[in-house]
Amino acid sequence: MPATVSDSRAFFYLTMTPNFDFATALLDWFDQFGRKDLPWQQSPTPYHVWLSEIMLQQTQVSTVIDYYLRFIARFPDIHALADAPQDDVLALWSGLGYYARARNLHKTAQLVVANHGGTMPADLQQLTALPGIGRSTAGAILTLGYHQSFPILDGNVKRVLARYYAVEGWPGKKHVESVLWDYAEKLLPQQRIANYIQAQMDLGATLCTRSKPACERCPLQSACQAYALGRASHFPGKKPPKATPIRQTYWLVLQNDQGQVLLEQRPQTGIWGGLWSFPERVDTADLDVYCQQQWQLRLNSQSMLSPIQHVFSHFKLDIQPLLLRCESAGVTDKDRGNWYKIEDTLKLGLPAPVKSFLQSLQQ
DNA sequence: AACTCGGGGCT
DNA sequence: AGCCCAGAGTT
Repeated sequence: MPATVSDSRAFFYLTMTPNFDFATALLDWFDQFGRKDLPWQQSPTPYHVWLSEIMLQQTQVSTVIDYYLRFIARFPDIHALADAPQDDVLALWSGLGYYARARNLHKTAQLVVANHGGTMPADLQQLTALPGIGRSTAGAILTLGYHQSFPILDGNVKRVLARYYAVEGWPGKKHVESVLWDYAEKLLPQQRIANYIQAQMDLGATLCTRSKPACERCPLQSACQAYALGRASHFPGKKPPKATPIRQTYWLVLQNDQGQVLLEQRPQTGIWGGLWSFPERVDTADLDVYCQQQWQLRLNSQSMLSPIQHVFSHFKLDIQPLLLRCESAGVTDKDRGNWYKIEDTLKLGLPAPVKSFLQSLQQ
C-alpha cells in the first residue's frame, strides 16, 4: 500500500511526540515570554476584552493601543458608549477602517444596555446574537473576561493550528476553518483557560508569524507537524489571488469664500458607511447644474488637484479631486451636507484618504 | 505589490 | 453552505 500524507503525519506524531502536552508547553512558554502588560489586560473586564478584540480583528497591537486608550478615556464603560452619538464613535474610529465594526460596536452597546442590564452576556448564544460578535470574539470574551472554557480561532490561532497539524488549504474555506475549530476545541485545557487563550494568540503574534516563523524558539516545535515536514511557511494555505478592478470617481471639493469645505455623510452601507466625505460624481458633465440643483451653489472657478489612488482589498479607487470655489449661500440641509472649517473636520468620522487630503489642503 | 483580519450579508 | 465584501497597516 502506498504511503499517504496522513500516514507520514501519524508517523511523526507517534515517534517524535508520544505524550506531548500542547497546553502545558504553551502555558510554560507564556509564563516566561507571554505579553501581560497590554492596556486591555490590566483590568480584563468583558467590556475591555470585547472592545480590544473588535479593534484587534483588523489592526495590529501597536496601532490598536492608542485607539483603545482614547476609546476607554471617552467611553469608560458600556453605558457611555451606548449613550454617545454615532458620529462620536466613528470619529474615534476614524483611520481604523472597517467602519461597519464601529457601527456594530455602538449598536451592541445599546443592545447590552437595553436587554442585558449593561453587562456583556456570559453565554455563547447570547453573545453571538449581538452584531459584530461571532464565535471567535465570543470565545475571547468568555475566556478572557469570564474564565469560561471555549476555543477561539483568530488569525493567530489559525496559523498556529494549521502548522501544528499541517492542515492543508486556505482557512477562508469553510471546510478548512471547521477542521481548525475542531482542533482548537480538542486542545482546550481544564486549567488556566484565560492564560492559555492569551498564550495561543501571543505565540502566533510573536513566534509563529506568517513569514519567518521563529521555530527554533517555539515551545511546540517537537510536536509541530509542519516543522517536522520542514514546511512551516507552507501553512496555512494562501488565499487564491483575484484581479482587482479599478474604479474612478471625482471628489467635488466645494470651497466657499470663507475657506470652508462641503462634506456630506455617506449612506450607512457600502464603502465608508456613515463617514463624512466629499460629494462624488462619476464624470464632470454638468457640474454647474448639479451644484445648482443639489446644493443651490453657483460656481466661481474650478481646478484639478493631484489625483489620489486608494487601494481596497477588492478594487482600486482612482480619485480626481476637483477644487470648486463657490458662493457661500445654499446648503441648508444639515442632514445631508454641511460646511466645515478644515480644522473642524478632525472631529468627524473621516475615511483615511479624506483625512489625509484635508490635511494637505490645510498646508 | 502582496498579504492580513472576523463577521455580516447575499445567493 | 459557499461566496463576496470591507480599509488600512505591514512586509
